[in-house]
Amino acid sequence: MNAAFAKSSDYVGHAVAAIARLIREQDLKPGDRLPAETVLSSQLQVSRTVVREALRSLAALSLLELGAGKRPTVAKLDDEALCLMIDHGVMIDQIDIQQIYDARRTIEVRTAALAALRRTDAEAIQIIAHATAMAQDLLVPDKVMEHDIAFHLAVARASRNPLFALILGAFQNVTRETWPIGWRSRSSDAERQAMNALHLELAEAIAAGNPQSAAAMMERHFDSSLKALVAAGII
Amino acid sequence: MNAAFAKSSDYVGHAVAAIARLIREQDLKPGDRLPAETVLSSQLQVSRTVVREALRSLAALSLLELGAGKRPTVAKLDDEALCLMIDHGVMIDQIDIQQIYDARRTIEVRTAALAALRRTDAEAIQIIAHATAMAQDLLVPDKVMEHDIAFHLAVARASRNPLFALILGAFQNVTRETWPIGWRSRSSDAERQAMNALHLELAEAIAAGNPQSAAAMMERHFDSSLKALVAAGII
DNA sequence: TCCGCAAACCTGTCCTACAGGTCTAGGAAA
DNA sequence: TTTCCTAGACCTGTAGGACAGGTTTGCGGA
Repeated sequence: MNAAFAKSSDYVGHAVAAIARLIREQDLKPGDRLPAETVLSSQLQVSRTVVREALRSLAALSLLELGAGKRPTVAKLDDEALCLMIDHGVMIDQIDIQQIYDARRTIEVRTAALAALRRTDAEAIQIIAHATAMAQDLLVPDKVMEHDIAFHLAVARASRNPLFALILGAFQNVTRETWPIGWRSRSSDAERQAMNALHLELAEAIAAGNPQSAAAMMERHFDSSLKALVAAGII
Repeated sequence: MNAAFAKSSDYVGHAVAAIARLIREQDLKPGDRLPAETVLSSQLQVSRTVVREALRSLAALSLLELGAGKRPTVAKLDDEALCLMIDHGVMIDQIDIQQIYDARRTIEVRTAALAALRRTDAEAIQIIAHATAMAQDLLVPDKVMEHDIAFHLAVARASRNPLFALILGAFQNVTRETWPIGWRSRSSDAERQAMNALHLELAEAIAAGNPQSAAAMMERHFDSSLKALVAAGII
């Protein structure tokens, strides 16, 4: 299927491809169990070692879930694997903070609009709750940060497009590292309260089902964050 | 670092975390070599089996590159791993085509604008070349498709944000499967020529360095594609 | 100083073994 | 008859040894 997994005499690569094909052809869904390692081993005509390494590869991408005593199980995607990838990309200077910021902005303006259109009432309440909590814990940066991150993820989930939630979730680690910089760059309490107020207005636009307003608010949020970072000389 | 890799007595998970930490703490860059498996094995106090499975996990995410006789080397991210993940998400109905379409639209409107601002002359020429080639091979759908995909990826690369190229690249496989549907849904040659004309106009807007126009063109492109698919009853 | 080669090094694969977790068939109890 | 429970079968996680063949390195010669 893919070049990197297809070098001739790359047994593990072939096994990965074969197992991925197996999932596809048998139309397996999350929770469904694959054949045992020894069975795969004899079916694919490779050692159990090779099968195990192939299974690990797929588990790393969270296509599979492995567990002692349990047969390999088809899994749902989650953002952990992607998170590791993004972190690595930043580490090796393949991606910089500004690029992540731009990607977030691009996507989050959309998730805000979609969330306004599609959020359930429960989601609206949750989003407002995070925005409110940010204002309440104004003196405890760690709490503000966690609510901020949770706020944005809640919006992403409310957009009803799991791709957005997946991608934005993958930025979490990076955000956790850069967030305090943004916080410190807002030197006065007034600025910090203004940021929180913006979150709350955004939450209310989403709750009110107003996509234009939600998108505009999200744009303003990113504009002001970016301005704060630039002012602090970070970007 | 991550929950899924931290279950106590999950040796492989610990090894993955330790190796990822190693890369981070030593600030290794693509091409740099890690210690040999046996060295890692004794440093981490686990068997070579465990080390190998950990290395495979990281290689699956393309954080590492493995090769017979070669020590593990730090790698650049590429879209293959992400591609497998997206394909799987579609397979298990976690993601549907429309959601991918919306993600693409959201991101590609941005890449079009950025490409107009940042493209090099060589990139502008290449983008125009793909658009031209689409029109030339109008009777050979496969060729049109490949140029279409290459066109969009070239725009993504010209945006100078590797995240966008990474994400859009991951949609390639899905696009290859759905593209022919869109093609067939444009029943007349006139419609198909109109689509190609739109690509060419977009390419020219990017070459002319006009971001507003490029973004608007990209929006029109997605609107008309979506309309064609809806008309065909696909979405 | 440069080149080439042999030895040292390293990975890919296979095998065996066993501890301990999980599942299931079938018997016991209600 | 149905439900519950358990013993045994099944399965994975980890360890360690072996060897083929690819890669790197440092030595010796030109």
